[in-house]
Amino acid sequence: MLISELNRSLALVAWHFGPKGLNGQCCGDLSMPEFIALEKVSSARDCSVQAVGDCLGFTKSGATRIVNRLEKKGYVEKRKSSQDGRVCCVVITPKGEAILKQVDRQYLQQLEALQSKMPPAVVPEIGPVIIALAGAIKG
Amino acid sequence: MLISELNRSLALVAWHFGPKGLNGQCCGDLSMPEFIALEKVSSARDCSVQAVGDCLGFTKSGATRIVNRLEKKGYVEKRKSSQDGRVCCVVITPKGEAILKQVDRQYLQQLEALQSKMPPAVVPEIGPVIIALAGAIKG
DNA sequence: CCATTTAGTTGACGATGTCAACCTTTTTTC
DNA sequence: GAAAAAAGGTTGACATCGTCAACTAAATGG
Repeated sequence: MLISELNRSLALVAWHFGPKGLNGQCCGDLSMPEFIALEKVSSARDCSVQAVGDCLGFTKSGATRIVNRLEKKGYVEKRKSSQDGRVCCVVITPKGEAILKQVDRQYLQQLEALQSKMPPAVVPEIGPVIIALAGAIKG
Repeated sequence: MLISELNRSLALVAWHFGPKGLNGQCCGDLSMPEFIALEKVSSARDCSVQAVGDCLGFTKSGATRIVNRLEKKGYVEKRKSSQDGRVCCVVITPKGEAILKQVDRQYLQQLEALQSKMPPAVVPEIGPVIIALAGAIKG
């Protein structure tokens, strides 16, 4: 037992919900990083290309590429900022909003399916724990 | 708010602890899938190449490749099975055991650092929730 | 004993992200 | 206010990584 139970579980959960876990695709033709990027675009006002890259830990070059991919798929649009001519504001399209809603439903269904296999006592704790972890990561 | 708080958090946590989150490397020269593969090898007796692939959701081709990478780095060895000449038993080396222990320490430290930023009430729930989630995924 | 199945490997390929060099626009500095 | 520095973004070359399909070798079953 070289790896503690907690770490083994954490890795499994991260892998399951991560890039390769859900058949390499979150939903439809959206990969995991594309989903995170799209969510960022949907929730940030006047979202620059680099802001997208930052939330993924990508270089600005990688940021350009993932935004371009989302644009080609019709989920976002790039608009030159009126305040700063260097900046591209990335904006979500209606098609992008639709697929985000769809992913949300699918994820929640996934979680519900898992909950039915878990001891009932821990089920109400899932939300608070995950949200607190995410808060700590961001903070 | 197209994506629920829970899903947003879940994606962030998966990304943070996943392939790209920790600088693309779990620890040293070990990528996330390599870590999972090595952990599998360390805990399974007479672990075949395909067993490694299965725990990652890889094809047998991908399994060969990740085992070869681990072998080149000196973390595992391949031995022809004495029972079945087709099968390669993948065995962890002392060097592989050492890095696993090191990753375990680093992960636990990471978690501790996060815990200090979380509301104290949820901290004791982290372990049970993560382990229960992992159990539900496996089951 | 030959046909089928199974474990594993390999070449070609596509997807994805980095690095470095570059252009453009803004900000700083003197 | 003009030159220099900095910042946002793009692009070509490249490395990594996993899949697909074709292959070899070993086991299994009529």
